[in-house]
Amino acid sequence: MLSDHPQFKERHNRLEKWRLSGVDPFGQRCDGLWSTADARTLHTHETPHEGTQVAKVAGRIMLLRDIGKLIFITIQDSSGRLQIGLTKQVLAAEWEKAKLLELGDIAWFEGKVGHTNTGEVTIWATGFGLATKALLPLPDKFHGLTDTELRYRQRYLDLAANPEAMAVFQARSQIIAEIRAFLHHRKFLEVETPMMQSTPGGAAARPFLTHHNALDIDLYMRVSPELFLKRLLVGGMERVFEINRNFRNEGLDTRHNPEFTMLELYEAYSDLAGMMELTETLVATLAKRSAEKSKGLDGLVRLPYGERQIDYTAPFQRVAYGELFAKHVGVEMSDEAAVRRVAHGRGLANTENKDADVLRGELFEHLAEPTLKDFDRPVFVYDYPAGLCPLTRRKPGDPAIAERFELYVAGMELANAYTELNDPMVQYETFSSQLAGLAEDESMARMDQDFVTALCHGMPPAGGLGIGIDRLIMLLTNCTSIRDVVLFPLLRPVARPAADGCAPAPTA
RNA sequence: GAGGCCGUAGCUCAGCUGGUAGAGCAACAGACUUUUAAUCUGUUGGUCCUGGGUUCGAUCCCCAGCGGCCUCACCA
Repeated sequence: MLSDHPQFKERHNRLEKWRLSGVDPFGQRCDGLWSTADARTLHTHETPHEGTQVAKVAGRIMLLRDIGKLIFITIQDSSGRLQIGLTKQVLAAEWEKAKLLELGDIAWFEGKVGHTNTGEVTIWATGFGLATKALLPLPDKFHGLTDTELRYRQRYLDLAANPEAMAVFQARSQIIAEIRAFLHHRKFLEVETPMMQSTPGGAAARPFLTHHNALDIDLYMRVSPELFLKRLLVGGMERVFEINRNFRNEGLDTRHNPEFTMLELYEAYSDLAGMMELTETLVATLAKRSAEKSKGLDGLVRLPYGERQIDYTAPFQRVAYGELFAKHVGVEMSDEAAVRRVAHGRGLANTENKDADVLRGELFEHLAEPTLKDFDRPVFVYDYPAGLCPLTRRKPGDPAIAERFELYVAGMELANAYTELNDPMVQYETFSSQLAGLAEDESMARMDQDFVTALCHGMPPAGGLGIGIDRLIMLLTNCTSIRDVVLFPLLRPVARPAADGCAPAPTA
């Protein structure tokens, strides 16, 4: 069964009528089309009612007002909406077909761009045709689609019926294009590295497992491209970046989707400070462009996010990890005995056997990190406990501290950067030793011998940076759920067919 | 994993102390040559998420399940 929708049969009858009148209801190539936005520019103050210049447009029929011998149709394409006027007088022999058009159909129209008595820019159709017959109706023409589950499961309906949804994904595409342009301008090379890896490395996260039949080997979906991008530094690609998916087998919430898009980049001869400059410039530039688009608040780089406003004016705030730690945990981070005492007092599990840096991390996450959402500006947190960052260079003169920062915006981890570790002996050591108190899948202790070999050949000193693209889009488009910026977020599959889908959902 | 909220016509939503359901849009039939969510007349359309329970009687109360949203937990 194609569809059990109550209106399917009626629409299918309409399709047969198109066939009987000699029209292929699923159309063909259509040349010489204008976007509705461009067609609209053919209308000026001097344009007479009936119009002067001809345009041909195509789109989905969103509104239809049949007034007898006159029909007004509002079509929508990716540039917006435009009204079409069809009259029996002009279309004469075609009039029976015009009466067959209905909401949701995709059609083209040709005619002069004029306007109506009320001034609405209108193409007065001298010709038209069905491009594709819609056999199912669109959601409510005024309210759109509000059911969040249907919006995610049938995103095409969300895009067709909710202009705000379309705008978010158009913005997403533009922002990513701007990021690429920014990095190309800085002489970065875009690359693609394996998403299926036999040793999942570069991040402490649980991977998805898959299998290759011909080789009969298990492979992991990557949790990070890091170890491959660094191999490229060894090979002489001095500035590389990749914008692509990472896969982490974790829970889902408003900030996490199991597959998410990450910008990861490495710059030879740079370091943490270089990454901070790059991050700040990039994020502030993107925010400024978004602010200009949305409002034009001359110079002020301020964007709404949920109930609040975030000020992206550079320079961003900077605060040391240890400073936040002392303020919110109440003891100096370097005082291991005090750290253990507080951790024990806080009731953290297994405090005796855990590495002190693991305890520092847990205390920070519980007491300091939550306060980061109170900042109304982006804030760089820098100088992390070394034990938490095994792929990171130690701070000169202070081996307890790793050269790492995270950028927090509205309490979200947006970016993460390091002065990269390029000492193969230290790397070998950190791969070999698992931090006490960490489960294996939470640690980075997965030996990657080939990577160590690569480091032995010499990797230039470098800065590395990761930016969560989905979260960046959330901030720039004021979406508080990651599902609103990912076209097809992961949802639990439903066994029954989709509410008004054409075919039953697969059962396997 | 824990808690809160939600699931009613194709879509958007009402539904009183518990008495087997309504509106707008869409659809169908008709009128209409300047509408703007067109308007006007008439009509069709329901497994009230699913399964139990309480009750003379359940959309409503209770329990379990399914799905979604939010908060927390988890999370380089």
